[in-house]
Amino acid sequence: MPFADLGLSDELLRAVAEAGYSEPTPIQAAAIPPVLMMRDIIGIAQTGTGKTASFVLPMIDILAHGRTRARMPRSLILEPTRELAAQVAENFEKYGRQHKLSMALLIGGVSMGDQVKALEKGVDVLIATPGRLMDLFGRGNVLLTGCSMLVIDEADRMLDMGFIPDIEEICSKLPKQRQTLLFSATMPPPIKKLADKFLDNPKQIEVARPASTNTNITQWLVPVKASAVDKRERLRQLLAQPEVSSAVIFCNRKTTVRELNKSLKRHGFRSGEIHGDMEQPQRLAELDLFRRGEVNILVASDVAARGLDIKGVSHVFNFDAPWHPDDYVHRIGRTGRAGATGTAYTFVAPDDAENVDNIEKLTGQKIARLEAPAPTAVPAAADGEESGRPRRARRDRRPVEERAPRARREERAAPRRETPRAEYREPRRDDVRRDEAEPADAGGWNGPVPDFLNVGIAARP
DNA sequence: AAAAAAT
Repeated sequence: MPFADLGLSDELLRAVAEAGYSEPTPIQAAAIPPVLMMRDIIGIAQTGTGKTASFVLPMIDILAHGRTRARMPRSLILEPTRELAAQVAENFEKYGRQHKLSMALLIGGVSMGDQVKALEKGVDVLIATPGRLMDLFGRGNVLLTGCSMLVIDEADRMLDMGFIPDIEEICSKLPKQRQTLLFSATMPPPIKKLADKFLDNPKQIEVARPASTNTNITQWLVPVKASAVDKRERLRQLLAQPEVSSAVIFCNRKTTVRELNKSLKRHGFRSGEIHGDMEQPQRLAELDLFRRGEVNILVASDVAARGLDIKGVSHVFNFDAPWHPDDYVHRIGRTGRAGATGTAYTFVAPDDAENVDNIEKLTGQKIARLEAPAPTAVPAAADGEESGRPRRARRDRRPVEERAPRARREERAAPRRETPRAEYREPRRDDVRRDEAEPADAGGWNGPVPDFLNVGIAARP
């Protein structure tokens, strides 16, 4: 079905075409017509399915038709994180350019002055995180009585973050006569309850089973020792693969994010970082550097796990296995977006076995293990920690068939250490070499783990 | 256990 059949205005269709899209994604095709008919919607969709456009486009259409004087905001979009809110605002600008609609981005971490000014001038659309919106509301800077359209995006994340009471309070300040759209990747009972309470006869749209992972993402488990030195070494090896054009590396702790980014930079990688302890302008700046390809590696906490849409992320690394299996699905969803292929490596230290079990249970699939590289792939241990330790015999017992990444690593190991920068100098966002980069047995389950996980357990602090 | 979000 082409975009033209969804009932959007000609101006919007032009904007969509200019943005380079010709066919709607499944969620867009399913959601846009009923939204235009003013129905309430529950959208169950993973990120990366084109969800944002599925509400931004019809919202612009509705606002453009029912245009009154923009004294009071007429619609409100709630997002769990500041970056997501900013991203939706960008979408709104991209598609709404011809429509002279005004919007205000109400997020924390930046000065209130500009936001208040925009509100005083009058805007059509509010895009907000709950905290700042409540703050502005409490100060009397924003009136919600004209908001006849509400979008609650990433509802399950809002739940995780404890935003549900805020959402309820905000809902109570909106007019009862309104259209409400709720999007969520999963439907836990509290979200179902929220929907029952605030939505009217919603049409439920589901485009991907919750907790299902994208099939165009090749997933690997990478057994590692618990030591940070070991993990960083292994990470550098994997990053050196030529097909790694752009990568997001997730860590469980903000301190790990900082340390890892420092270490990567020391080793000549072009990396940046993002986590919740950074000042907001810096967070957005780092994200922007990554988007533009000025850095091709972004080390991140879970602030970046959900929803962030960055083109051409070829690889996701879980430097730490995530504690919650849901987060795994979201993290690896930063790659393989919009039909592209991607690769996700998850480091598994001995203590992570249970978390990995939970991930495999949730996704319903076993993830193949990428065995340790051959000794030749690890040129004389420069980092010290490993030197002098005898090579373990298990390395020789590996299956005979070669995996593509390892073969390349062997070829490139020596030059890489001399000129690590050379491989990371140019932004290669648009490289389309991933097809040839697929490991031969990608996706296959390698059989039972040969006790690998129990070898070399480091002492825990 | 961590991270996120208003200051």
